[in-house]
Parts: sequence; structure tokens; C-alpha cells
Amino acid sequence: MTKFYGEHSKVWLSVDCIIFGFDEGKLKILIGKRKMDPGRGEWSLYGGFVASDESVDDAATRTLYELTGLRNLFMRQVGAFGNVDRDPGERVVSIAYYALINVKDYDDVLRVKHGVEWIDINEIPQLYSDHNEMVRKARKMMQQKLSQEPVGFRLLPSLFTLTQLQRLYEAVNGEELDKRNFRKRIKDMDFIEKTELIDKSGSKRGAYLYRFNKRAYNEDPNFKL
Amino acid sequence: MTKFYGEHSKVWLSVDCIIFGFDEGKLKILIGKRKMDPGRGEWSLYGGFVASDESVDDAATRTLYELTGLRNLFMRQVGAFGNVDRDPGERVVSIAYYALINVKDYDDVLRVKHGVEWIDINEIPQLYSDHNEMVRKARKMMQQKLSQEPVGFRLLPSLFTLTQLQRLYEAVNGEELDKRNFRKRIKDMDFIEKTELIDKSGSKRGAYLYRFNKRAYNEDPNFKL
DNA sequence: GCGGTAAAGTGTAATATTTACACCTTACCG
DNA sequence: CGGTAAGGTGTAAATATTACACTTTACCGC
Repeated sequence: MTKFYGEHSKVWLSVDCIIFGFDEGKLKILIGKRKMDPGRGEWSLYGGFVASDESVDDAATRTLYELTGLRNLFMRQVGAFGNVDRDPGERVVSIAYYALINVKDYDDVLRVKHGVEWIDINEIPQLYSDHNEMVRKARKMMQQKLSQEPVGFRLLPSLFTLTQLQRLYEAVNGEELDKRNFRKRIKDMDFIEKTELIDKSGSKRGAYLYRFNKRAYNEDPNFKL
Repeated sequence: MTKFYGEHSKVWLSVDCIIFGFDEGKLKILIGKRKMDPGRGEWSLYGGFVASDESVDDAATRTLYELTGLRNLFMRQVGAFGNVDRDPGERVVSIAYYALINVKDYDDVLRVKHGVEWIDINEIPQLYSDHNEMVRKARKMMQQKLSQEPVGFRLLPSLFTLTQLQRLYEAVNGEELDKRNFRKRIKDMDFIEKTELIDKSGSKRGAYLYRFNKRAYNEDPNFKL
């Protein structure tokens, strides 16, 4: 047990998840009221402890699966949060991760069972411990990522309209975009493919549905939004 | 001790430092031969353990100070590295940090005492454990940071020539820049101030020395390089 | 003292990118 | 069958980026 590093002290390691979703034209994250001490009843990110036989990344993947029932989510590490007194109970260092999910993929029964809710990213209440800081950093990193790689699609259904895509980028960056300029850029990216399908839920006229072609992107990754 | 989280297991936490310096027109980092088991004799980053009474950031600051004798370095977290078997001895999760220092500020006696050397970032040998991965990620983050904020100056003396500054950005980004275009951009940034001082070490003619004015930058932060 | 040398310093034109902007189309609904 | 609300489309101006070459200066060696 203490073959090499016996003189040093150990800490508990946890993971906390910032799960982004896009719904009703708004960027949201999943938070819930904490069900255990310390901090019972406070708004909090969903998290869990890192077990001795799993990597930190695996712990995050497992925690995301526990909460959402979803696998193969887009997930990135936000960073380690390690202030001595960040957890009111004990010394716990937490590694934050963010993930992108399509809200429609999340079974609402499961959501209610875990007691979490989708809250507009601009209306996050005070959260347990340093979770607000985690959310801020996650949001910055996620904004950055979405402007450099075509991962925004992970927040949308596999078929989406250009207006949906535009609203998504507007919500993420907090600024309105010009419709014609936006569509001009989309046209330059051959891996955003127009289908023959039409969505009539958003308008009387109906809008063409598009799809992200990952294979085409890998061949010619000229993403720019 | 186990008031709340007794059923979960704890881990050792360490910090590892990627210390960037700029010398002889090259971007370098400090690495040394490991002096302890496991991994004795392998090339490695400099690191240390996180103590029970210090934050992870504080542990990194302390470790940087131990190695360099310098305080108030520019330092950023790279992330947590948490594979189960990343350390051949025990379960140790490590938080990597990168720092920027002016090579001239580092006392060479201290450097030799710790047995570390400046190695060209493009010629890093195989390192202990997952340290190569840490270096790769640190380099990417540092490139990104230098292109968005005026922190490159932390790698230079407080007075520097435009050629030095250009060589620095060339080394960081791995591509040559056009001298006239580069200087045009510098002229647009009022917080890069020309002094009346002249450096004659780099040329017969001598070049004007410039200085970064942090106050001026805070008032008008229009950095673009 | 003078020619060679090596880095410092300087401007303009062509090209590419980004921005601003307005009207017609379509299909449902009452 | 007129009103409505979202879908869809092109051009010109402004801005940003790139490419490019010669003069100046002071030291050094002869």
C-alpha cells in the first residue's frame, strides 16, 4: 500500500459534470438539489467519486451514464478544483467535465428520478461549493470548442434545420447572427449536408433538414463558424 | 476522518510542471533525470505531492518555487491526468501545470542542483509515465494563450527588441513571420512601448528596446498577434 | 579609412475576409 | 382568400491580411 509514497497524504477524488443541452432556443445545464450531506438541499452539479480501479475519465463517463443512461457523449475535462476547504465536509479534490447532449435523447423519467432539471445557463442560481466556478470555466471552454470544431451538432437532433443551428450558435455565444452570412458559411462546409426531408414543426412553410456528415468532415475538415 | 465519504477510496495527488523558457531563439522546457523510484533515471518533468493543508494550485506554486526560486510566475493548469496505471508504483493522479519564465531569471546553480536541463520543445525525449502527453497538452494550451493574451513577455527580459519578440512567436508557433507585418501589428498595440534604450548585443547597428506596459494594456486591451 | 557584412528599420498594393443590408416565397390558418 | 410568420436568397462596401525589397547603420577586418 505504501511502497513508495507513504509519507504523503491522500485525498478523495470526485468528478462533477456540467451537462449542456439546447432547448427552446436556450443553452441549459442539468443541476439538482443535493441529496446528501454536507450541503443537502443546495443546488449542485451531478457528480460522483473516483474509484480505485477506474481512471478519472472513466469515472466521469460512468457518472454521466448513471445520470443520463447515455453513452458515447462528447465529453471534455474542464480541470481540477483543489482548494483545501472547497468541500465543507472533507478534503475532496474534484475534476470537472463538461458534456454535450441532445435534450431529446434524455429520458425524462430518468431525469426526474435523479431529481435534476434543465436550467438556462444565464439563470444559474448559487450552487454548492465551487460549482459556479466550474460552470463558468466549462462554459468558456465549450464556447471555444464549438467555435473551432463541429461539435455543436451533439446538442441537436441528427437532423436539424439551419435556423435551429443558428439559434444554437446564438445561444452559445450570446449574440445574434446575420441569417444570410450564417447560411453562406454553412454552404462552404460540405460536411453539413442538406437532405430532402422537411421539418414543418417550426414554420408553416417548412424548412429543409440538414445533417452532419462526420466522414466528409474528416476528409476535409474546414470548419469555420 | 471518514465523517462523510468513508466508503470511497483515496488517492495520492501530485503536481507536475511544464516550465517554458525561451533561449537561443528556441522554446524549451525544463526536464531532468528522475532521482527516485519508481522510474529512477528516466527523463521526467519536475513535480511534487499535494499536501493535506494546501490547495492544488498552492502545491504547484510551491513546487515551482522549490525548483526555480522564483515567485509570481505566470502559471496555468493543464489538467488532471488520472489513468489507473499511469504511475508504475501506486495510484497517483497528477495535475499538470505550465509556467512561463525568463531563462535569465533562473539561477544556473539552482538549476544544476536540481539536475534539470533546458531542452528544445521539439527534441523532447521519451519521458516518465504520461509526461509526454502532459507536455503536448501544455504546449497547445500555451500556444493558444500566447495568441490571445500578452503573456509572451513573461518569457523575455523586461526590455526586449522587436526581433526577439518576433523570434519568440516564431518559436512558439513553429512558423516564420513577415518582419514588416509583425512590426505593423506591434505599432497598433500602444502597450508595447518603445524606450530610448538600445540593445547592441544582437547586431552591430543596435536595436531599440521595448517594454510591455501592463497598466496601459489593462486600459486598452487590444492584443492581437 | 574604407569596403564588406549583418541586422534594423520602413510602406504600398493586391487579395481575401467580413460585414451590412431587404425583399420575395411558401403554406397554414382563420 | 388575405394575413401571418418563418424560410430562403445576393451584392457591395469596408476591413483585414498577405506579399514583397530596399535603405540605414555601425562594427569589423584589411
